[in-house]
Amino acid sequence: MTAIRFASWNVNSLKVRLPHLLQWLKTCDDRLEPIDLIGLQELKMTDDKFPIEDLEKTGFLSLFMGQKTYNGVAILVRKSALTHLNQDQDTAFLNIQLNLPDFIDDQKRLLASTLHFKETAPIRVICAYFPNGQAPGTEKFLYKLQWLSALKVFLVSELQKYPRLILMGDFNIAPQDEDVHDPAKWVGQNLVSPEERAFFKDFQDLGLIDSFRLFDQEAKSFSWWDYRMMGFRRNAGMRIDHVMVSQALKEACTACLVDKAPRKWEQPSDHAPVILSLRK
DNA sequence: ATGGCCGCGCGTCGCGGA
Repeated sequence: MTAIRFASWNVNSLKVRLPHLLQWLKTCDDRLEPIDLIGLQELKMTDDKFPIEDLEKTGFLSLFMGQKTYNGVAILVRKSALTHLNQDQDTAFLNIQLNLPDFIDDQKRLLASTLHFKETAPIRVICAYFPNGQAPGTEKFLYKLQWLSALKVFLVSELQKYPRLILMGDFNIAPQDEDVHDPAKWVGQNLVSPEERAFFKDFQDLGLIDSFRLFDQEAKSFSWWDYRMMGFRRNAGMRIDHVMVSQALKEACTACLVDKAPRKWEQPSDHAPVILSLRK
């Protein structure tokens, strides 16, 4: 095994989407491009409902933090991808961080942990479900900006401690106009506002790289399509799910893509998974 | 056509999502 594959997927209810998740992981296995770690967002379930055993049977250990109805995040890691010393629940997920430090929040949106994969130095993974924000000027938008601000502070200290770092998740930010199906219509709106994009730029200035843009991509590549208005069929989408890597991991990146296949399945999530491949 | 779709909850509509 010479590569590690990381994925990020907003499943929009893990209860509804568990069959898709398992099916998708199997599809990747069959393709001989197995996923080694997947960050999930919008579990929309309490921890007692989390399908630990189904995932264990599939070969994954889980770190999760859920809540009723909204939010909820998880990191799943393929047991066999970890060093032998780190293949138990207690040793797989090291230095766990639940939510942002110094930011009081009832909403379960962020998990961080250090993983010891075979034949490579430890990697810090942050999986986050960024606030949606609703619309500029609203209270929810203000919360989004405050959350982003706290995330920025957190990232500075994380990068100091863990130079090999991956930040993945549903950012709810489309960083550039090319990440929006109809940029003219969206000017100044939620997901593309200058304030939100400034934070994305700040993360880049900290040394984080939008791995998707390290590679040639088709024009109009998106990761989310509205259920309404036949969004997917018209490819009226946005690229708001991202996998960012620190400078130390940049050279190891070999591919980043959005897998649109599960978005075509029966009763899909409105998001598609993003996959980053890393050379060891 | 400024709205169409989903998932959730103690629900039969309202809210949140993006």
